[in-house]
Amino acid sequence: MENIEIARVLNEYADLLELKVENRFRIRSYRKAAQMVQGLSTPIAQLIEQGKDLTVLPGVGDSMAEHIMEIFTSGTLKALDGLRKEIPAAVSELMEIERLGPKRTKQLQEQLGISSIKDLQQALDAGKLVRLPGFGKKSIEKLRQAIQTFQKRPKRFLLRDAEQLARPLIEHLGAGGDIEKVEIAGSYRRRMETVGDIDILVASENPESVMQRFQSYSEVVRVLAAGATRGTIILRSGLQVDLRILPRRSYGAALNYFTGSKAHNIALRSLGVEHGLRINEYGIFRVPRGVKPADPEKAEGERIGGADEQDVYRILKLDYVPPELRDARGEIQAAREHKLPELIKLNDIRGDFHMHSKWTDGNNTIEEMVRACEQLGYQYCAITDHSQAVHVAGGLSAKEIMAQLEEINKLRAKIHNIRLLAGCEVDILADGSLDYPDDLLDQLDIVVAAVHSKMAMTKSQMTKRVVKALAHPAVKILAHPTGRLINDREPYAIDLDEVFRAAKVFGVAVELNAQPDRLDLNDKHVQRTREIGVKIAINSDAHSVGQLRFMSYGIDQARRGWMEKQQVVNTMTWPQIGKWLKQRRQRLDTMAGS
DNA sequence: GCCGTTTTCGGCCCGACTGTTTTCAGTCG
Repeated sequence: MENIEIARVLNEYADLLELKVENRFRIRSYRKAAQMVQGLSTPIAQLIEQGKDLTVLPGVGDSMAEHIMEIFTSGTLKALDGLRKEIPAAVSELMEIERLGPKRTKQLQEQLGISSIKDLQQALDAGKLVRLPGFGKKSIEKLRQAIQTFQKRPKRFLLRDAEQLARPLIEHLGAGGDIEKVEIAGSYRRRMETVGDIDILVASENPESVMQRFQSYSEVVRVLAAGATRGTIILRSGLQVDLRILPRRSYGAALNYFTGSKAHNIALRSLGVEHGLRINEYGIFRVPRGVKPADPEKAEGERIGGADEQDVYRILKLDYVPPELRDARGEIQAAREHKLPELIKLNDIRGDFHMHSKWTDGNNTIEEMVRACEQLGYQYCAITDHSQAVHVAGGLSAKEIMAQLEEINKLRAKIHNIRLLAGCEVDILADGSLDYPDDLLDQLDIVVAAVHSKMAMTKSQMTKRVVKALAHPAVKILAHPTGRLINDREPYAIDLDEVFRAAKVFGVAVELNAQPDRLDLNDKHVQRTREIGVKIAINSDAHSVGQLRFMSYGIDQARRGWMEKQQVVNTMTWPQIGKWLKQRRQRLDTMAGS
């Protein structure tokens, strides 16, 4: 049983407890535990098999540990099965509708027998809701709209798409003046692979004008809320955007609060309480405990920070936590003990080992790609077009790749500031063999191996197939190890732990493919590579000159996986890379000889 | 249900917006 499945059961239990309007702190415990389990890079199964005490995990006490054990052994919770009988499955779906929380959902179910969105629609059409206390004319109209919005709701947006939608809106806001500072916070700033909405933070002394301008953006199709300092709109694309406007002196505290994650915020504020501090989006205040200020800005107490985000961490005696780490995965403890990793940065990257040219499905010539890499300041790059099995991408026959090799050799005479490697993204066939004969592969500088077909194998078959390919002496990098396409294709079944261990033994690097819809490996996989100690390569897989810049999305996910540059092969200088390419061969020769 | 630099009980992050309940509950982030 995978961590994500355990988390799913805990979350479902929390959903149903919520509908029973249970103690909200009890519900939060289950959610917190679910989130913790989901963020764990080590499989729970492994901890249990090693006889580890689960209560050492944050947010897990005796009772939660028992629940997790029960889920692990039986696949479910008895208590959950009981609740499922009591509450129909479609009821929890109701809560996904804007404005419907646990209380109103419960009310609808108990008083009108509404237990699905369909029921709700019918009840609305029949005018039944009018009789309910708390449901006025406006509420009912908004509920109608909310159902429509829910039914048309898009999937989560790729980080890159969100960027492209947000940028013009930020420009629109900026053009109106009255803005001292503006930034996008939320999961966008934490660089999550997808975002559900956009959170914009503005420092301004004239919030009315900024809020006006926000609502007047030409892409707005609905205004959900527009208060004095806070507003929410829906864009034509379906993307929801929240705006928060605060004075400059609160900007840092607000940025911290609005960046999240929620769990990270709660942890920080709890820590604040321990220090006798109140932390909110307006600042950090020294406040006598138990005093509830009527006005957060005039809290009885002394303002001791908030203009800059660093204030929050400094005052709590924590090292600064980069946004990418703020997911309650141990970053606060690490910050307290000065053990945060020194995260890899984009300008640590010295080369790119995976890109395509016009020879297959790329848009640019080899020379154009190499020149662009040169412009990026790289010391080396590899052209890795597809091998013959990938017909749809125009994979190269053996003859064609030899011709390409010739072109590359000629090009080398013209190029002096960057090393050009002749490579190939060679297909791993169903039986684990490679798509070209060995004598051809031997002539290439670098071979990137990848699965592109027959993805519906069993987990053990796929794992065997990939591990066999890793053992081939020519292979240097395993590309997009799970094959997933975000919002489009699930990862194929594969035992990544086994793949990582094999890669480590054979001296192969595993790729973090930086295409915005791949990001494969993902952040949690990256964390696992750290634990296992296998090297990774962050590659753009660019199909055009412009896509070389996708590298930054790979860096984002590497940072989210706590990655430091020492473990990333393409941060090495050219001489080191030259050695790395040879090393692998020597290592295999030794293994063969022993 | 969890947890402890006020420790084994009694707290649990904190505030904005909306609609309708004339003083606040519900929802959201």
